[in-house]
Amino acid sequence: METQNREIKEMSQEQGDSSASVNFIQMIINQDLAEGKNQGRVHTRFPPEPNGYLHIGHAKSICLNFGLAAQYQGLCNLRFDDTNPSKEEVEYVESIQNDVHWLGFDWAERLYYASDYFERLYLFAEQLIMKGKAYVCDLSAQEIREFRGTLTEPGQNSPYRDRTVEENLRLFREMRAGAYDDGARVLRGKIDMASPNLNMRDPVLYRIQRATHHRTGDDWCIYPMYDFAHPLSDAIEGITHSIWTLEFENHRPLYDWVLESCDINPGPQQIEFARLNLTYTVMSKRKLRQLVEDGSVKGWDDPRMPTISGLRRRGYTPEAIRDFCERIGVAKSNSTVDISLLEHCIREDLNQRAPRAMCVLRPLKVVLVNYPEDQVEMLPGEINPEDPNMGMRDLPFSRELYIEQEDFMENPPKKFFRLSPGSEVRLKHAYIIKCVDVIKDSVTGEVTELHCTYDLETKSGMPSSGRKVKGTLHWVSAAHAVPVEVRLYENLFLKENPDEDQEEDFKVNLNPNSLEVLDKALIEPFWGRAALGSKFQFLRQGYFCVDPDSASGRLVFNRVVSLKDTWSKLMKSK
RNA sequence: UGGGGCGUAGCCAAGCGGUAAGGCACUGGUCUUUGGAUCCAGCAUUUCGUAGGUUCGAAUCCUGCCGCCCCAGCCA
Repeated sequence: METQNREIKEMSQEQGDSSASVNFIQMIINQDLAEGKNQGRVHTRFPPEPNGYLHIGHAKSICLNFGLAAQYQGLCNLRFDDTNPSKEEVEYVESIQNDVHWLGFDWAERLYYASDYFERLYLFAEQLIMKGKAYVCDLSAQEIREFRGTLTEPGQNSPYRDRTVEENLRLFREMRAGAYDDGARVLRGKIDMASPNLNMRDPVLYRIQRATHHRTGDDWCIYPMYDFAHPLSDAIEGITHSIWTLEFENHRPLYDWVLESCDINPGPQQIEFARLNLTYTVMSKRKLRQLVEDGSVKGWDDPRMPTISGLRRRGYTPEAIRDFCERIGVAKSNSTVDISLLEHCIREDLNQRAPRAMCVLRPLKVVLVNYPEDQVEMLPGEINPEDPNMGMRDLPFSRELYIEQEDFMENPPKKFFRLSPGSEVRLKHAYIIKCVDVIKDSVTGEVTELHCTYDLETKSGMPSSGRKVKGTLHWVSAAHAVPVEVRLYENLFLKENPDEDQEEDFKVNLNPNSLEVLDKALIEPFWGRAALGSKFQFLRQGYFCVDPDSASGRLVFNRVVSLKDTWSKLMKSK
């Protein structure tokens, strides 16, 4: 037996099985399959409440649920957990579907709503009453809280706990019929007021709430609670593995109680994993909503937001997000993943796929004093060196150019491989130039223009172009470049964990420089009409994406992420 | 002071009684007309929260202790 195991291990190692490490949920499923549970089926679901926009934490759950289904040739449903009409809106159900699709997952025809089950759920509740497992309670919310006891003291039974089945049934039907005011009565499970698990102290199953539901309108004035609706919705859909986040672990006994009490056996199995946290951002819907509502960001899809729509607008790709979700793993320990892993994933993806462009963010004029006045050369440059199939584009080159302000220093420190008086650099895809004169504003002393000479012999691609210089700069031709707006983003928060100090308002840690707008940037003309959403690598700078705001005519670019930059790191460490 | 979870490098995370995978980050070096990418190397020298115990052998089993997270909504 042991030898066999070892052989299996060695075999999978020899095959270089990259998915060799199996997470604890896959372990459970493997075991279930081995035992023949669920007739070998794997059926999961992603069950958001439509009360906000999805964020990267939801992406983890989506990838997990849809991913497991795919891996085991099973199914995954999309189900809206819409049991609280006062918080839910169609706007959200639409954005959620859009985001899940965009991430690359498909629920086919299995789009469900808990509200579709309201009638069946109601019937289950009546059954519970008839079995003496549920009762109508007239205690106020306040009283229920008081009767519940505390973490260390048991609760007390409600005085309404022993109503007869007949009375309970009558009352519950009257609740449904609208005979009582909101909050006047609730239906409760009759479990155990002394349970150490507070969720088991006669939990509320139904409440009266007169609110127009986004799907059922005013058909109902009683709504099931999550703890009642969720296990039954799972059961109705034939879910085998109901995967939730850790904070629902304490609800599992109740989940199982509901199923058992409704004679559903075997029922779905609830499994809990740790939700995702990311450094330098917040993930709770409440806090994200606050940022939107008080104008700290421009909307749910602000490129600084960790929402799916924000990441999409920023320029993240579904591939990168899926890759990220795979790399972070699935476990039960609360963890905070370093944002640099997410950044790594998008760099890796875009490096392979994004066309290269030269774009000068903060222009500094360069005049090539020995270049003919009216001459324009078209110089070829590869669109993506990682993928020769993407071909070439032409770059106009002329006497007057712009380079990046920070690529010139009058008194450079050691190891500054860029332009300075008397030094030489190569202009990418073009010539080696040498700085011969520095023109300054007579009043401010600010450098306004550089005079350089170019070396005709060093034209890119020519046999004599082999001369080496330390630095290579990006540039644009003054007469040909297209003005664009560039938006640079940094982390939304200055602190790694903005939630850390519960006492202080998390917003004191907002990064005042999370957005910087550059309105004088110039891009090479070849990309001057780039399409909305298209992504580029701006040479030596980072990856950029065309923002929807470009619709007005002028191109607006979002910086997705900068390139790794050992130079600035070196400078900072000094 | 009740109950439920979790503790493996700076951050994730494998490991399931046979002698610490992998990724990110970081550090060197190679290469380079992107200070990018690539490639190579280094990165827990009895160490897995901690103290004991069982065992020929423990991150893995047992016991105590410590730390962190969740639960007292008619939210999900």
